[in-house]
Amino acid sequence: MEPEPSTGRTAALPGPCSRWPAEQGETIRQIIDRAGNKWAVLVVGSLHAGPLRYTDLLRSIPGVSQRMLTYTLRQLRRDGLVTRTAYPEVPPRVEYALTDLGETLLIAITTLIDWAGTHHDEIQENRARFDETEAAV
Amino acid sequence: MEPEPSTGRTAALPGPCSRWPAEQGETIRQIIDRAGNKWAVLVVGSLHAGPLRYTDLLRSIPGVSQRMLTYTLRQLRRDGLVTRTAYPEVPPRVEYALTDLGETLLIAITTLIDWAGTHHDEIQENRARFDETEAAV
DNA sequence: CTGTATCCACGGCGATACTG
DNA sequence: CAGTATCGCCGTGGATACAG
Repeated sequence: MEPEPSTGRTAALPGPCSRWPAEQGETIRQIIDRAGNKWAVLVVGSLHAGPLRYTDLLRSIPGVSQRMLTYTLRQLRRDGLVTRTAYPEVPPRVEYALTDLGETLLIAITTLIDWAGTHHDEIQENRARFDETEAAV
Repeated sequence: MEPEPSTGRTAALPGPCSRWPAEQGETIRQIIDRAGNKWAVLVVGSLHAGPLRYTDLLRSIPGVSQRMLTYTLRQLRRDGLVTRTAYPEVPPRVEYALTDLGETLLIAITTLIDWAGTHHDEIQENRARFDETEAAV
């Protein structure tokens, strides 16, 4: 891990753009890299009901590519938010599950989702109004 | 507003990549475009204490470019999260402030920030351990 | 002071092909 | 099934210059 240790161009995906001097925003960066990542949120959300296999995740999250699913799962494992369990069978079976820490994140995220749900309509109205008076230019 | 009405390449910034069929993830998208945006979060955070002028925001958010600050403020206004008040003086003075809706978002975000703060160390340890056993390959 | 317009480098990530 | 390796498009956002 850690940005670009390897041969090619994107062999191990480079960490997200973290180009600033570790000022106050660093904490924010942390959060955004977890909870502001669409795929990460969706994975954590999908795992809420219980463990899932790789392919199941792939299917339960429409639009995600293998590349990003693999990458996201790796990040989440690294942070200790999900666990990976491989069963020595054939064909191979691998299950991903939320850790306790992952559960707490899910709860925190849920707060935001609720907020979004609660104010979604209001925001839509605001936008419409804004765009209207805007277009009046 | 709305992606690319104008001449050049990025004249009015294009909306964030929203290339998927409005499935379940759409709600998530909404959230991420608000609370997952570094600058948006930082602006809302900076406005917590009270109204600020454009230049003050520019300074209180290290690393933000004029471009992004302007763009972010516009988005936030559009969503009804902040207000813009221009005073007809010379030199011109413009103040940005959180709306009530903006305050509620701030609260929701704060939950996440708290989560990050609480578990920051734990995550760091997890990462260190992961990278270590990882390097053992 | 408060923006707006333009240019363009960098890197995220989808698409695709291949391996154990 | 569960990944890994590569390629390349184009969105993102910094830098810069200019305007009201």
